[in-house]
Amino acid sequence: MADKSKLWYLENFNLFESIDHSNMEKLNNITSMQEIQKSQPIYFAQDPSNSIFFLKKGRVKLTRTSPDGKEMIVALINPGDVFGEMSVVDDAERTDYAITMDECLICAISKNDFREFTEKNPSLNLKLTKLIGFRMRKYSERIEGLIFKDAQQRVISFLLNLADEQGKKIGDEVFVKPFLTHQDIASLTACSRQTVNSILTSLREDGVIDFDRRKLIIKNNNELRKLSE
Amino acid sequence: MADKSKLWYLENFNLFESIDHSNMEKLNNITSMQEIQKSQPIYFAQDPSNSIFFLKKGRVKLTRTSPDGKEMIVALINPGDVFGEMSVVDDAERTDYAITMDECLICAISKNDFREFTEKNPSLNLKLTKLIGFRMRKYSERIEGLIFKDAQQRVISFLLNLADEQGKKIGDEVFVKPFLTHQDIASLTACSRQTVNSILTSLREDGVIDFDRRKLIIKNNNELRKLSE
DNA sequence: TTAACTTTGTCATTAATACGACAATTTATT
DNA sequence: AATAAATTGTCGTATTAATGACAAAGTTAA
Repeated sequence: MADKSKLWYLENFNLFESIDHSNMEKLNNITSMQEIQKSQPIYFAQDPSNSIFFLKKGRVKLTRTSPDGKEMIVALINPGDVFGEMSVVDDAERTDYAITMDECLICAISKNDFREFTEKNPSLNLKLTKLIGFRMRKYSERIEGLIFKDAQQRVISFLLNLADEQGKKIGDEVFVKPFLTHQDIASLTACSRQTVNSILTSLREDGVIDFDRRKLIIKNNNELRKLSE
Repeated sequence: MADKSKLWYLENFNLFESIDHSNMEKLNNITSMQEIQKSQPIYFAQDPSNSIFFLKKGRVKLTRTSPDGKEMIVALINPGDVFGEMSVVDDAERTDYAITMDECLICAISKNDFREFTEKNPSLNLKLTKLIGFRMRKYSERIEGLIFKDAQQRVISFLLNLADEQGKKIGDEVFVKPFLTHQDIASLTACSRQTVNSILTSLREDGVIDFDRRKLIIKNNNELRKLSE
């Protein structure tokens, strides 16, 4: 039962959509599934990068810390996302720190097993390259945002992004649940917690969004999009 | 003669170091070499990305412009560097604008020819992936710099980087020639031209660097490195 | 159900850096 | 050689957002 669900899960990563059933079973054999509690580390910076991960349930954040202790969130990982994939490309150690935000179900494949599997399933190479290309685009958007946008625009872009990836459309509002702490949003958008608070509050006053600790509602998508440009 | 130097040139890209001679000649046949004058565009944003380029001589900058006209420099390309390689990974249009900074000698390969060539020389795949991985690391360093470092630290990191890639060590000083305009450094480090000026000037007053329009001299590498952290 | 901790909301102060202006210098063009 | 254009150097002023402080609200654990 646990095994069956792991296989089901792997099949639902589009990274593997071109792999046939018998190969999927082989893949299933070289992966391990793990349940991890909330706020537990998955790996640390400087760890050797020898696995690639698939997140089934819960959320994970990848963070990086400055020499003087400031934290930036590199990425939020949601169910269905791959992470730690640079390990396959690159033998360098991890540069980020991965920690669960909720109780998570995570599937891990060792770098070497994955490489072997890839050799026998060369279609994966292209997929992996596309995945990396996708990450590149995300990074370059982030750089652009940091350079061209002010704090409000960055926070709004983040909200729109979050709504896009996580939101459920109900009527013409978009609901996102769970939401994040203001501190997390700050670490994602490179501004202070207080700045995030005042931006969110003023957007709420203007009626474009609504939120509390657990949810975000985007009430006027168009207006929000306009404010982010 | 022109042809012979093109082949020589291609052989000196480490991207191709594992390709044997007969294949190099095939590669040579599918590339075209072009001389381009100073300050001429190579491609524009939104162009279809259907070539990958190798720079033999001169410098190229890749830039991106914000909706309100601010320019950021995405990368400086130096002789021996590949650029436009995302075209092979990704069919999306170009997101940046490539322009020569000097008179340049540029070698171009069409995306399709390159892909065909790669199929027959699968060792290239890994090289390409490593190249993309390298770009990723550059990008993530940049993001980190933008978030964790102040203007002075970013400018200094840039200088150290430039010295590392372009500098010639003479005694215990490092010479970089040609240098860049303050505006270009500003577009690379996400600050204003005036800020760059005042940072450079104060570093010169402190005796850690010296510079004029055409050259940069790093006089105290250790001190500079210390200031960038 | 109380106590400890985390998160949110708000404010006043401070710091970093952008911006506009303009002269001086250097480089490019005619 | 003369003129135009680009680059550098230096101001003062304006703006954005960080920081520190603290109370209020909410959450978790004893």
